[in-house]
Amino acid sequence: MSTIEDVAKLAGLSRTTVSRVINNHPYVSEDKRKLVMEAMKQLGYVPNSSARSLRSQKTDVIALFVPRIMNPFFSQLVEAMEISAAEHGYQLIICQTRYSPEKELNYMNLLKTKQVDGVILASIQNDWKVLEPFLQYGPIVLCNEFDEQANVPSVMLDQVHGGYIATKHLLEQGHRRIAYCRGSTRSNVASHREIGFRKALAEYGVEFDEQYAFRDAFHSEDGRRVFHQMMALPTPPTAVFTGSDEVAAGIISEANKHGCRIPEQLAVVGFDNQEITELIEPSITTVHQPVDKMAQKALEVMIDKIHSRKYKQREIYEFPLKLIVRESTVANKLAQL
Amino acid sequence: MSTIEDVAKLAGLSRTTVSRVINNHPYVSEDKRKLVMEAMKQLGYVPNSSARSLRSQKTDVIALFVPRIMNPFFSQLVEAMEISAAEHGYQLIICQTRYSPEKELNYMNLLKTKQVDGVILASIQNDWKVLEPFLQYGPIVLCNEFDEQANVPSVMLDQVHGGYIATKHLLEQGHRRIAYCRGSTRSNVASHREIGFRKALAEYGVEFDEQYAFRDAFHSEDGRRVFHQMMALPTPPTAVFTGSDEVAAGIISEANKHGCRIPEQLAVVGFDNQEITELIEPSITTVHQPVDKMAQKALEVMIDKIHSRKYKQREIYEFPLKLIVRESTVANKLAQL
DNA sequence: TTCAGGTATGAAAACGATTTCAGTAACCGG
DNA sequence: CCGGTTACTGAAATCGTTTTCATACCTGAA
Repeated sequence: MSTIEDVAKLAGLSRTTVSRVINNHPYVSEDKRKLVMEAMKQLGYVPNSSARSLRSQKTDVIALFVPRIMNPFFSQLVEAMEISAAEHGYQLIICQTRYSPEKELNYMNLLKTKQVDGVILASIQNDWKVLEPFLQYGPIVLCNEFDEQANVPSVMLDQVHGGYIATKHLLEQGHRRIAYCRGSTRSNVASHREIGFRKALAEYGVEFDEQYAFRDAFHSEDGRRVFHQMMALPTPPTAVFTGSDEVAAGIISEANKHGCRIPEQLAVVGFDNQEITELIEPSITTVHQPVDKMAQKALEVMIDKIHSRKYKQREIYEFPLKLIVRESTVANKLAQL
Repeated sequence: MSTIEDVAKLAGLSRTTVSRVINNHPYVSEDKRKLVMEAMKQLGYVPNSSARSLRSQKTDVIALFVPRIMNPFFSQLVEAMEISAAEHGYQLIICQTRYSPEKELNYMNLLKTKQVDGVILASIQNDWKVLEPFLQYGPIVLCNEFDEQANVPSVMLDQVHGGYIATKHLLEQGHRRIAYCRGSTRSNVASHREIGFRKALAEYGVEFDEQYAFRDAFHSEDGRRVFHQMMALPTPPTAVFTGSDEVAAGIISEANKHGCRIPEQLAVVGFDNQEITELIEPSITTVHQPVDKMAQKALEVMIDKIHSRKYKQREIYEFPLKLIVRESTVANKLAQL
């Protein structure tokens, strides 16, 4: 492995000049630049990144925290984030907290040890009070998350509106007994959606009914379970709002199996606009989230913070959500085909 | 930010002793160790990882190359790999080649610049000849990939057998006109499956028919297209083998839409055993791949190579695949419910 | 002619750890 | 009492860059 010293020797120049060439500094004559380039090529020289990081106090690496990757929403987020990072010359380290506060806290040390220039939290497992002290070591940006206490930038989607438009759609279809179905992380993404859900109900003068609320639904299997729980109720709901397409798909799949007609007997609305919404029969009405845009913005904000070094400032960037109507809520949509 | 020097001063000892404590070296008296620990805690000291890497020539970071994360197979691989990495004290940098040889080559510089200790390739876009020179900078391990030329460890699945058992299953169901459907990357995962496919056909005395071969199917949309292409043939196939559950799902979804009964009119077998196989109606017969085991093994092999420093050795670790029969190939499975 | 300022280069310090080397004290068997 | 381990500690070298500082030349304006 050749070092900058080797290059300097071969070119008959000093380390300093070689460094200047590498970093595109001004004040290097064209002929010396050529000499250096030639020497670098001849030796197959590439600067050692540890040495670089040590001296310049930056790593060009960003850590992205997600609960888990398999969740399609987070897959999409990671994919988009990695692309943006690459475009800006950054590498991405993936940290799966698996919903564990301890794991999250442990990964936070990446910031303290200066292994990364910043941390993007697409999931929060600890109280902000616990996380805040890490701000002295580098920037933290929230992505798809929000915390009342957090004095850092937050790039998010308008989840209140998302819950609202989805629910309003069901109300417009004439439904009044609408079940509510979400996961139960400490994240307030779900809580925001619930606010929108309640707001829509209120507008139509419908009361929120706790017996229709299911707050432990994450996966398709949970959807199947919830389907049976709903149907076992004295007066089952005629529609259900879910926090993810997977749960919606689980409900629909189970309904199909048991001869419950969707949407006539039960209208279902999902969330995320994942591929599954168009593969299952009937296709799923859902809320589209501009994940790519959000990821891109979060990364840009992060880079900005890395450079400006002013981390402790609250900024909110919000993107709109869009309802996508498919067959799982509108009967005649099926007939159209 | 406090350094090891600060800790040493506060403890009234030398940097060397502090370093010994950090790295659990022997020959440190119990009382000095206590002093150091106390000083570290008091200062909130954490060693700087760039400095560490520079001196000790290791980063405890591994790069994982995948074409893209959104593909559920690779999501699963990344998830499993990250978990294993964390368990072994390693970080994972994600590199999406997006099927581009240039991007792959570019990411390879992570090895050259010593930003990572090793590279795990879950996808190969360049000729091995192009990749091989990087071996002088660190270990490369193939995961789910295989290359005749490559003189490095390869952790893989028995794709020949996978193609074989899936096809044999269709043949046993009485099918003789079996379509073959795969993606067209340069990866030989697909080619191996094709070998298995042909082997099964040969055993039953059925000839491979090129008109039934579709080699450009990656996503569910492609599945839809292929469905129509198949049905437009003079004598359409009665069964189809696909290289992924998504493609299978696309075919089934489109078949459902057009009143083509699965499996009576067309039997479909997928690959990967993704969640979708149980959500769609009819559920999809598929081939289960032990992705987690493979990821874990690949990581262990990588760590072993990092330590042993003998990279240029061919080793093959192979895991078996398993057929999972569901409704998309066996009619009476439906009746059982 | 002088002086300010832009251009070009290199010597040496700095980044923050680990590793090598050398030295001292304690212990133990002969 | 001596020679040889074993236990413990620290000074200094080292990893490979970037950055600071010093120096020198050249140009053009006063």
